[in-house]
Parts: sequence; C-alpha cells; structure tokens
Amino acid sequence: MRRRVSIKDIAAAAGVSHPTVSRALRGQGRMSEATRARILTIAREMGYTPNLVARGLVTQRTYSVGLVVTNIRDPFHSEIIRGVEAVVRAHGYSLFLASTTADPDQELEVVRSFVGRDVDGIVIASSQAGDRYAEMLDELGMPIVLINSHAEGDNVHAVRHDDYAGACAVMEHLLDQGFQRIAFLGLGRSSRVHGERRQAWKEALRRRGLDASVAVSAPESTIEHGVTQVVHLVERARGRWGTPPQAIFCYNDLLAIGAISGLRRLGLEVPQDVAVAGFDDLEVCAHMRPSLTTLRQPRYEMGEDAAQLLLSLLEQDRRAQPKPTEKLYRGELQIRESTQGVSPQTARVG
Amino acid sequence: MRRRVSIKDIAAAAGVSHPTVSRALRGQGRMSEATRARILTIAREMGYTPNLVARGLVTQRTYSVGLVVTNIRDPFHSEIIRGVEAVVRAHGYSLFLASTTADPDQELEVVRSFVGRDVDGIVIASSQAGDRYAEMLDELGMPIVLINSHAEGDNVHAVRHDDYAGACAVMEHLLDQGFQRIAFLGLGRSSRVHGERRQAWKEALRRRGLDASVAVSAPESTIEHGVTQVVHLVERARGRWGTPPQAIFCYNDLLAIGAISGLRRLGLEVPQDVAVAGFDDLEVCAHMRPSLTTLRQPRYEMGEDAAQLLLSLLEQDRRAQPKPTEKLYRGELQIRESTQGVSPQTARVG
DNA sequence: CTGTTAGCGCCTTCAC
DNA sequence: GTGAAGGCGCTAACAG
Repeated sequence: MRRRVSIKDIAAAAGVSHPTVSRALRGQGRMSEATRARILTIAREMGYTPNLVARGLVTQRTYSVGLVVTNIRDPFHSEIIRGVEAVVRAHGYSLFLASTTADPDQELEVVRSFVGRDVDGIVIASSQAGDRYAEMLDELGMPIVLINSHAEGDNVHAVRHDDYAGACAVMEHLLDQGFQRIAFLGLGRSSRVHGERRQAWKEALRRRGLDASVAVSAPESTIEHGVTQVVHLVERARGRWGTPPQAIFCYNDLLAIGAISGLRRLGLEVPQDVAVAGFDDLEVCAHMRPSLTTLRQPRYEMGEDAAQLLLSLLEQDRRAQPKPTEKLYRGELQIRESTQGVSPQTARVG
Repeated sequence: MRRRVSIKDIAAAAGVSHPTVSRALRGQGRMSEATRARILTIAREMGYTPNLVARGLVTQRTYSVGLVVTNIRDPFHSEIIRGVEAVVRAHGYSLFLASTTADPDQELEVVRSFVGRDVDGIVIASSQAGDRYAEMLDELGMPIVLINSHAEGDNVHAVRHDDYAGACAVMEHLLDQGFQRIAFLGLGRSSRVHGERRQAWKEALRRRGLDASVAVSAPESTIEHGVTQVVHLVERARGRWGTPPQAIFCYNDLLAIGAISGLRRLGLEVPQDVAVAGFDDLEVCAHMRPSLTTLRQPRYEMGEDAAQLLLSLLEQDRRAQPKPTEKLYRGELQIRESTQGVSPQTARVG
C-alpha cells in the first residue's frame, strides 16, 4: 500500500514544476505541445489519478451530490436512485447515498453529514422531515431538490408527482366499477404524499355520500405489513358494514400485494370477493395474479429530472439565486384484473 | 449562500488559536474546562460543521467507502445496498454508490473514480469485471471486498454465496419431484455466479443421464426479459423433446416471475403444465400465485457482513497485510407451489 | 495548557 | 511558456 502518485511526483519525473503538470493535465494555459504530451505520457505511465479531495478543497466544488431516500426496500426508491445516479455520473459527479427509514432525526443528521462532506447539492426523496427543515435548509448554502415532498426555502426546489390527482383517478375507477364500501390501507406515519392519497380517498367517498371510516395503517410499507394489516381492515369493515369491503385502495403497491395475499388467507378472492388497487406500478404488478390495478408514477424519470435540475442549479452563477421551482408529474392509471370484471352485487357477504 | 464557518472563525470569536479550537472540538489534549466549554458553545452558536474534505486531506482517512452494484433494478442488490449502508453509516462512514449495469468498462471506471475520491475501501457486488481487475486491485492501495464474485489480489477479500450448492439443492428438488425434462433460463453475460448455477443444472441432469441441452439466455435480468425468453425456451424444448419442458430452472427470481407470466400467455399453467423455480427469494416470491419455489440468499446479511469485514480491515494497522478472506454463505431452499403437487406424468404434452 | 509552524495535494495569481 | 508563492480547512509536531 504505497502512497498514490501526485502531481509533484510527475513534475519531478518530467523535470518541470507541479503547476505546469496541473495545467497540462487540465488542458489549460498555452504551453508547448511537446512538454504537454510528455507530461501526459508520464502521468499515464505512473498511473496517476487526480486527488479529488484536494482539488475540492481549493476549488470549493467537490463534484459530488448527496441523495437521501427514506426506504430503500421499496422498489419505488430504487428507481429514483437509479435515475439520479445515472444523470449525476454522466456529468462526472459522484453520489453519496443514505437510506434513513422513516425517522426524521436520522434524515436531518444525514443531511448534516452531507454538508460536512461539502457536497455541491442534495436530493431528498420522500422526506419525512418536512417542516423541520425550515430552520436549516436555507442555512446550508447549497441547492436542495426534494422529490415528492415539500419544504419552504429559497434554495429548495421540488420535483413531485400529483398524488392527489392520481388517487382521485384510482377512486373514480373504483366508484365507476360500482363499488361503494371502499376501505383504505394506509401508512402510520404521515407525510404529504400519504396525506394526499388518503384525502382523495376520503373526499371521493364523501362527495357521493359514502362511508369513509374504514381505514387502517401499516407501520411500514412492506408486503408483510400488508398481509397482517388487511386482516384488521376486514375486521373493521365487518364491524362497520357487516361484510368485508368491496374494494380496498392501498397506499402503495407493496401494501396492495400483501393485502391480496392476506385476503386469500382469509378465504377472500381478488377481485371476486374484494377488489384491490395500489399505487406506483412496480414492475411486478403487471405479472401478479390477479394483475394489479395501480397508478403508474414515472419514478425513473423523476429521479433523472431531480438530478438534472440540481445540476443545472449548480452550473448557474452561485449568486443568481434562482426562484424555487416545482415540477409536477401526472401518473397514469393502469387498470388491470384486481379491480375488474365483477359487479359488486355478486360480492359475497361475509 | 455565504461561506461556511471554519475553525478559524471560531478561533477569532473565542480569542484563541485554531489548533486550540480543533483540539477542543475533538476532545483531545488536556485544556481548561472553561475554555473548552466556551469554544464548544461558540461553535454551536455559529453553526459550525467540520469540513470532512479538509480533514481527510491531512489525516489520509476520508471515512468514506465506495459501493459498486451492477444492477440496482434487481431487488437483490437493493438489499445488499441497504446492508452495507446501515453498517457503514453506523460507524460514521459515508457511502459512495455507483450502479454500473453489466458493462465491465463502466465498472472499472467507477472504481477508478472512487480511488480519486480517496475512499478508504471499496465493496463491489456481483462484479462483471472479474479477471480484468487482476492488474489494478493491488495497485490502488486500499482494501476491497467482493460480494458474489472473485478476483485474485492481496487486498481482495470476498463474501459470497455458495451458488453451486444452492443450485444443486434446487435441482435435487426438481428431480425428486420426478421431472426429467428440465430447461434452464439463464443470462447472456457470464459471471462466476451465473456459471455456478448453470453448471449445477447441467451436471445434475448429466449425472442422471438426462438431456441438458435446452437453455436460453436473457440479455438482462428483468421480468420483461423472462416473459419474452421463456417463449423461445418452450420453442426450443418442443424442437428437442416435442413437448414443453416439465420444469424450468431460472437464473433468478425476476426471470422466474417473467417466465411464469410468459407461460400463462402461452396457455401453460404453473405448476400443472410446467414447474418453475427461481433463485434469491425476493420478498414478493412468497406472495405470487403460484408462490415461487426458490433459494433464499441472505442478501441483507451479506451486505452487512461485507461492510463489517471492510471496516475491520480499515481499523487494522495498514501494514499488517491481512490474508485475503473468503466468507461463504449457504442459502435455504424455499419449496413453494410453483414446483409442487403435480406428478409429471400428468403434464400435458404440447 | 496553549500558540506557532508546517504540510496534506491541488489550484490560482503573479512574476519571470 | 513556465516557475514561485500563497492558501483552501484542517491536524500534527513541537515550542513555550
């Protein structure tokens, strides 16, 4: 494990000074083609790799960005990561990744650590910290791009999906199918995203004078929690309506997949006995049996766009405080087997 | 966007020199409790965050590690990332992540960029570069931990799953069920992992004098490719045997999920007409219909262990060249519906 | 106990 | 065209 070769080593070998090497390497400043070529050759031969740490210290640009995701287990976030990583790397930046679960304290701590790393900017997906950023985001002196979350701040930009509209589309579809007793399988922690989906569910029912009281919350968004929570949901429905729900709108696909599995254990078939709809359109949804009705979010593109936005912010003059942007996406409803082909009249009464 | 506060700013405010601030902050060197307390207070008030870039430059330890994964879309890798990230962050390290697809050139380039970042160590999952590392891994002067791949080198350690044994277990199970015409749905690119699984398939059949010639390769490991490739696989089987395969052993779960979906489109039911087995045991496997027989790899633990191993290497004296380690895991066969409950005699002949 | 000096590897400004 | 000097923010060695 010997020391890495530095520009000084090259300078010594080439019989020039290090600044000259530095210039040659970066193709800056006019100099004789002969010496430049010689220096480049020597650098290659010696296996030189520029030390980005040292460079960052002097240029005040580390060419790195931080990405915070709140739950890497959810394939939704994998795609976000993939999009951000692809764009960022294509532009010569490196990516710091942290996965924080739902704990806002962890999230804030991670952001602080990124600041310590002197990243040029930060992307945060599905932030759980929301308002708690208010105090700090402006202070840290670098642009932030939020994905599917919101916070106030002059440096804070956002890329987000219109979850309210999306959830409305899902609810419209369920109501069009004739379902009336529609339950909601949500998440325990509250976030802007969750609020919008739940709100759309509630309002869609209320507008038609239907009962919007049957809902349960899973502690985390995993298939397993979907399985266990759907049992409570059915109980709740039986208590309220005397029957299982006719349809269940799930906060996301993982919970929906679990719900279908759990319902089967209860002897309830989807969609014959209960219809189920999810949210996100994970790749597997189209291949489940029954295939899952859900709302497709362009998650890879959202990751890409968030990164693109951040990089464009970085290219700008630092003093040209750009106005906070907010880019809004609309997903597409994917109607599949899990909500179709049954008229609710035939639904078995538990 | 004003400059971040440095120890010099604090020093000025506290009327001491910066080294003193540095010591106070790190709790090093004895000094009067009064001044230490005062310095800490001022630092907090001014919102000081240590600049890890500068620190790394002088200490030659950046407290960062790089992680390379070859396909972040595969939930298998998500869990690896999750495991590595959790351990690394718990120890105060930051994680650089890069996802490189199957291209070995990209992989090498990314590793080089990590070196430029002066990371303390590197974890590489499912490397596609294999032997091509031979030249460089020893040169870069930092420990490497490979997950499910192999390369020679004094600094190169490995954590891997015994895929050969795992694939044998799957094949044993299929043969025990009485299947004889067993096809393999693999991957186009070759890797150690792929080689082991395919080899086990081939040898298990050969040992019993069965035909091991029906195999196709998907270009990438995605559900969609499973869907399209299984069609070719069935064609191939019909050409060879006059019937579809009795069972298909898939390289991994994504391909298996796609295969089941594709078979259904062909009018073939799993497991009645064709049995299907996968590899990895993604969370969704137990909730598919039919649920998927597969081999569970402890992927989160493997990520954790790889990180743990790397960190322990970093704690050691740098000159104490430890011998390359290799930790081997054994997965567990998960027998589920997709391969069960049908005697092959009843298999429909296509 | 604290301040001074030096240097990590690199880039920038200014002489020559 | 190229070299010398200075400094990014921090820590390490040595004074005092």
